[in-house]
Amino acid sequence: MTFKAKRTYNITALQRGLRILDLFTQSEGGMSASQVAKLSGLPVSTVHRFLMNLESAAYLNSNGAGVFHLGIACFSLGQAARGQLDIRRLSLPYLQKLNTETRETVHLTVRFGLSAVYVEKLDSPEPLRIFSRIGAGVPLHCTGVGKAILAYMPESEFSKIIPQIEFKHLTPNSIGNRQELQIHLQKVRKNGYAFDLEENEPHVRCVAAPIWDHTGAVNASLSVTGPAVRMSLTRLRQLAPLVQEAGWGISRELGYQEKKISGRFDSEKTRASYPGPLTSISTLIK
Amino acid sequence: MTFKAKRTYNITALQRGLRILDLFTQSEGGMSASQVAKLSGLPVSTVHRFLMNLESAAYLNSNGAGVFHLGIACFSLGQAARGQLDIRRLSLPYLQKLNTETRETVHLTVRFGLSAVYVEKLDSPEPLRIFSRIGAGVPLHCTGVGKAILAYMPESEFSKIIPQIEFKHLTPNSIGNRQELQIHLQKVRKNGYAFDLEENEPHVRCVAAPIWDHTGAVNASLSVTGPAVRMSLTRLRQLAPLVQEAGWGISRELGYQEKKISGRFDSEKTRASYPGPLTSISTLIK
DNA sequence: TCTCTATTTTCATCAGATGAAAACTAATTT
DNA sequence: AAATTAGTTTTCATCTGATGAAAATAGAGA
Repeated sequence: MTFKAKRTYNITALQRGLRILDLFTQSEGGMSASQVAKLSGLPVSTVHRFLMNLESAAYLNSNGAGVFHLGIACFSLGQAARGQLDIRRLSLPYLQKLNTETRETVHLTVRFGLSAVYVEKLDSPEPLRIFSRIGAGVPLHCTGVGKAILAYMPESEFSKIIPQIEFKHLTPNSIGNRQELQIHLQKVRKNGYAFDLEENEPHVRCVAAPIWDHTGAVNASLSVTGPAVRMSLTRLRQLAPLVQEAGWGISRELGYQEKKISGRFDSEKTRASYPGPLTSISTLIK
Repeated sequence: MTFKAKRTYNITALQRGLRILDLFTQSEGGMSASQVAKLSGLPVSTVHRFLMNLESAAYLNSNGAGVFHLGIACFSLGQAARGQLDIRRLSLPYLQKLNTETRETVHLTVRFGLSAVYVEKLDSPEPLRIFSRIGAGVPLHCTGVGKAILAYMPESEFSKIIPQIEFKHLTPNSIGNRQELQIHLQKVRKNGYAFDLEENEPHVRCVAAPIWDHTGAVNASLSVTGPAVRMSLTRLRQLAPLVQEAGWGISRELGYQEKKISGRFDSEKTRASYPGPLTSISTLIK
């Protein structure tokens, strides 16, 4: 298979600028020009020029002495985005129903790179609750919402991502390597939903289900999450179909054509990436 | 006065990309390539290239048929920014104190272009409350928080901004033209705080005070806001010093050197703009 | 079918992004 | 006080790669 020099519309300067912004996302305490240069591999003078541009657009602001932070423009943009994410708006009734039926915390997530980002959250009415923050991102490979997304990812995409995943033992139950993950994902595809049995956080368990968009790709998921003491395997199994059905409902709202809506995947196209030669993910399942 | 070709580090492609994102901020329902082209004055092919780039970076996502929305990357970026705005963190204790002392809604805003963006908000404990949304922007010229910022803006900046302001009569009390605004701002500078007497919203009044940053510029402000029925002029005058003092306290936290912290302005430098020939704002006051 | 409108692609041109190196600044050591 | 070091800021000659007119393609009505 020769790599056809794939058509791109790359605008280097823009992409660099956005990548620099992303770097700031990670660093809590802000960064100086030289730190950004080190992280990005770009020459300082170039980085400096970018920082000045981003600052004058209010995407960054400087703390006086060479240290930069994300600025008000980012905040404002984010707020506008929150209002525009139609998946959030369309999902709300489903999430609310799920929340009252289960009396547990309900999450809606969207994939962003290697993370699933919490886009909406409805708290459990119970006094013992799960902590989570809207906007925060959790790793794809060790959470229910993440596995629900990974399980239905086209193989081309999946194989691009897998080498970047760092398998860390966050809890005794964490998935430790690629093989284990594959087994988990097979199970998810078979069932149509994903469990997280204290793999990411001790004492926290959840059931998650995928959400298909209009192209048939899975870039979002939802979950019911609770403390392990309330979430026996039996209860999780009871909850699963509710979560799954909500996922189907939301998918339908997003315009997904349910030719064969079942536990099995059938998505073939990626959403926001230029089409490459896609092998069916079925080669993965074998 | 000749316009010295001012030194810039402009990266056209980046700035265009960011401007396009800003356009999306305005449009609730998303936009197509041609719409963006019309608004931005750029050729469609160029816009198209930008949209593809922004989409593949997840800053935009397309609705299937050529309509684009702000994407998950914006949301995620905004959330990170919220955590990094140190003015928010530093202000919180002051805002809380103000909130319990006054039992009214307290707002913290940061300037962004022609708007003041709500960055933090503490609700009134009273049953009759003001509606406002964190992240929303309100015009500078017809709100207390906005006038508090405008009043202390260096003249060079002010004169750049003033022609862009649209004076609309939102309420019978709205400031209707530039002259009126100037009189208001003079009063703000004299008092050190700004009133909003139902100028933006009927039945809503507030007192606001400026916040100075480490460079001595005013790019933020805070206010106590409430329904007109609870906010007599007498009460507003009583609240003013509390708000003002909170403003001073926050300014100190931000590193402002209070050489002469008083109702009067003394800032001379702009924050995030390249230095031009700055005339003292005092020419404005006369 | 044809017409009209919007999107997508191509490609020759040259604006303008680039980064090495120099200049500058500030803090630290000798 | 001079030298050293580590950072930031500026310059500028080079040539990449952004640009946008125009062509091709797709889609929606008539």
